[in-house]
Amino acid sequence: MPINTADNKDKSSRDQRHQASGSTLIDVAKVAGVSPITVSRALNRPEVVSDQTLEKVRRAVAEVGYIPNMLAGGLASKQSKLVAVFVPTIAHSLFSDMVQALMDQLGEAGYQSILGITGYSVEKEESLLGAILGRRPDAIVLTGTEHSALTRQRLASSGIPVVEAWDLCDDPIDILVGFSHRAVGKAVASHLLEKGYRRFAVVSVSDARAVKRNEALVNELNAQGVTDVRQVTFPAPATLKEGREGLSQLWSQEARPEVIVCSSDTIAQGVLAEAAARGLKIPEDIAVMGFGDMSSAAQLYPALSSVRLDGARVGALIASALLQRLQNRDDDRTPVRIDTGFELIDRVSA
Amino acid sequence: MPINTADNKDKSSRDQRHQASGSTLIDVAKVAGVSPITVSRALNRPEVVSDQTLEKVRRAVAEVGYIPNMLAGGLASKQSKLVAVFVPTIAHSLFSDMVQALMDQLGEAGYQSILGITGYSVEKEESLLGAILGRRPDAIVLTGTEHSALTRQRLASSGIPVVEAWDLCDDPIDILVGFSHRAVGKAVASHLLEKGYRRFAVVSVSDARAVKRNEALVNELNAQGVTDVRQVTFPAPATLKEGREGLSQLWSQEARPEVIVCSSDTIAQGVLAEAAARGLKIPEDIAVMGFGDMSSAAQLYPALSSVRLDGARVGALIASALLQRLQNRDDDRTPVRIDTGFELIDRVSA
DNA sequence: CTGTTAGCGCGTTCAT
DNA sequence: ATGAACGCGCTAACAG
Repeated sequence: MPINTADNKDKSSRDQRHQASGSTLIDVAKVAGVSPITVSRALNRPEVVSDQTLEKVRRAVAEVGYIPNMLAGGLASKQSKLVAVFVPTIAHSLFSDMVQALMDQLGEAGYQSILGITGYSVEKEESLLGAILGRRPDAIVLTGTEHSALTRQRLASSGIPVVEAWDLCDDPIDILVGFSHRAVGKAVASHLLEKGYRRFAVVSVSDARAVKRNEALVNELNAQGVTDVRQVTFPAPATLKEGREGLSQLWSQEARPEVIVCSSDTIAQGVLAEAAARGLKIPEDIAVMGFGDMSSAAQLYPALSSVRLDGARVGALIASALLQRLQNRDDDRTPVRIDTGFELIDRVSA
Repeated sequence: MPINTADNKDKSSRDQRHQASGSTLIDVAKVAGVSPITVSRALNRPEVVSDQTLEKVRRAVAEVGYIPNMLAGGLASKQSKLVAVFVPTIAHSLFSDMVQALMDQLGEAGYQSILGITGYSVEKEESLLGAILGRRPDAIVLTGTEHSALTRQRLASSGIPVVEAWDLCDDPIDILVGFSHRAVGKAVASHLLEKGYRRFAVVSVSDARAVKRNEALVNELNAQGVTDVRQVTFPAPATLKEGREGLSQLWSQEARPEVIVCSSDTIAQGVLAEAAARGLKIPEDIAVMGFGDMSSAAQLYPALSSVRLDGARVGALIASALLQRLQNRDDDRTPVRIDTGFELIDRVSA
């Protein structure tokens, strides 16, 4: 209960709280001696405001510590400047790299991101989408091309740009940025056959994209006369444990494989750990084909083979495709389909 | 260009678009045959609405595919249901685990999170905060206790709950959830001295909290008569490269250490990788003290020592502290200070 | 280049 | 238990 409560009509009235969340556009306008809309324009489209008033507004903004209310702004303009990003997890460097790169690029363009972690579940994706759609994001980035019917319907009726990442398909919702998992499977098969391997095994998670790769791998192997590929599959998400367990299972059987194809970097690291524990040499005793980001494992196992993916690059590609769509005034529904490709390497180097 | 464009005045008019982003509370109200405010209540406080109307509203919501506009809701209620979370990176399992756990728990309580990745920079933190404050988050979670003056000022004037995580200090902004890094440094020193080590080295990033630990470590060592602790420091964020380089530098000098204290799990893994490359045995040739989440490295090196931290647990603790504050109608500014503690372990097991 | 008017979609009063 | 009026803070559309 301050005593000095009487109205202070001095023009400066520097007694006021200067609360960030307290001051509005109108406060700024009063201090600057212009109308509210002019302040709005000075902030959002400086080029259409004279330098004089621009300066006055700048000063006023600083003086009252004004922070624009994006809820109000978004409501009025129907532009939330928000992008929703859905990934299965951020515990894999592939996805965390992608998320960081994506957020970074979008951030520079004035967009913020809101993350949805789906845990490889389309149900979780659906429920998260329901919640996040309430924020009226300007765009949505999804992982994979498998989604629930409701998800697809909501996405369609939302009318905003949608990116499906990390896979390719024939009936994308909108923008597609990924690579062919079947091509990966086939390439891995050919590559390893060429190196002379004949006894194959797969340790995999049951993730949809991993399944695609495995199928293509086995198909190609079969086509080349190699049958009887042993597969050990675990429910996603995988940890090192699954990799260790996978190798253990394979090793306890009679016909031991010469090479193990792993569905993820984490699985591969588990396999490598178990191999180390058993004193197995890579690749003499057992060759390992990793997938994703094997850079750290490669420090320990120079002879590691891998399908190398660059999460940060994918994030950057998504960002640029999205921004182009977002910034194009014309509502061009130009179909976008980017094949990010993949690298097949024998000697992974950091 | 559908032919049936003529106005369909039938009460059902099931021809309409049913656009998620198109339908509003009013549309739902019309279909349900109640007033807009009743729909609002049915959605937000079902307990004050009769079961009959509740059911009518439910049906109407489903029929038009209504998704509440949280921008409008937030503007009117001054509750964004948003929590801003700032971390240096999500490429470390410590932080990604924390973020996932935190988002999860907050999500169950109806809060969504918006992530800010600061890259260990208070400047970046400041600029991100400026942008995110515009969304009027209901709470903010920060990493560490070092912030720019402007950040502090904005935080204070925003008047919302603020959590500082991963550290303790004497003048917290608001809620504090962390542990004493000096205590860690001292404990590590005592522990290793007790095990008989005398020649110490440190490989570290220049992160503020790491510096605290190093200082405390060296102080304690000095106090116990161990001087001349060699330190190799790199700018954050660290990768495996820094760890490898660290060991290389230390090994090229004459007085080689018996034990290396690492400032992060990533650094430690780099050191271990370089040790492996040089054929050094852990801990016979060189003992390693890790920090953070060494669970995967421990698969390869059972004799690894480590300060173990549980990111998911920290995330959960933050969430519950925050939710308590957020849900308490009374504006209790009860100071909260949680010491999460840490574990010092010799044999890290997955 | 600047101002005026009129909402954006919802929740908070109050009333009934 | 339900409804009517008003305003949250901002920007779109027109003016001038």
